[in-house]
Amino acid sequence: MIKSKLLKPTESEIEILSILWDRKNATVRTVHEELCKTKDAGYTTTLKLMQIMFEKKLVTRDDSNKTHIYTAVVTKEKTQKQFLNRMIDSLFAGSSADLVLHALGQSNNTDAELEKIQHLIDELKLKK
Amino acid sequence: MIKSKLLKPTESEIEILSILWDRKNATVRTVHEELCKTKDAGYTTTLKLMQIMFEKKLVTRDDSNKTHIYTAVVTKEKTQKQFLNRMIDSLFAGSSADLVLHALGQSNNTDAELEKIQHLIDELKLKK
DNA sequence: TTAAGGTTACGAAATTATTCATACATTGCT
DNA sequence: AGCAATGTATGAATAATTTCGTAACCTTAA
Repeated sequence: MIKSKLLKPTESEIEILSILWDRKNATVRTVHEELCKTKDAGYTTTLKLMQIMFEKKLVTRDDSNKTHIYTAVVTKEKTQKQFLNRMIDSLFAGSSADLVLHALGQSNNTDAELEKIQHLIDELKLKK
Repeated sequence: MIKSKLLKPTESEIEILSILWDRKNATVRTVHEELCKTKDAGYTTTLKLMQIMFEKKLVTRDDSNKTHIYTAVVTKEKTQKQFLNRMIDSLFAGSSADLVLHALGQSNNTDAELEKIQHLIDELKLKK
């Protein structure tokens, strides 16, 4: 198996990926318009970013038509995992439990969410 | 209350902060020797980084002696919180519960840790 | 045919982060 | 005094990220 270099998307790239994950695929204009709701940037800035992401193989694109259609290559799950691990290593001394405690402590979750977490914990305990 | 610009430490800066958090305070040399266990860099590189962190007010230093002694200004807790929130926003659509589920799912925690998490969940439930 | 509008490609500037060479100051030792 | 060791300060090179101006290309409507 070929070890592909693990490339970490930048902040801006994550913003774009999030949009692609939501929509399955999208044109530069669509992404750009979505982005502009929260930050302002020129159209060619978004275009350039997406072109770079294409070079890095973070996304693919269908260029059979003039207007290219982009799709994320990296999955949301894999990216979440990657960043979670990075964060656990660098800020929580390798203890994911510690991260969980912090995340739970400062946030307001619904009962349903808490239940769900509790179920998962029960499952994990059984596995021991 | 004056709103201080929220500055995000970079990766390298976090490595240094971690060392300072552990030891309360340290000289550049101490930090550098600790850093070198995991990466290699020149002494002046570490020095420069810590000087920049001083300018950014991420750390203070006692320069009453020739060898300056550095101390972290930002707390570990605040920084953890800051990065957790950033991550929840950008990658977990604002749902901290979702992040917790992912973090729990992929890691191996001890029973003791799982217990601790469960206790916290119980407390949170009571508050409702 | 020409003009307008939307698109990609390309190059370069601006910004931020990282790395390090060098110079200079202080201290301690011989 | 002179030298080595250990510090800090500073400026500059490099790299990575973000931003955007400009040109070229199509398509469509007048």
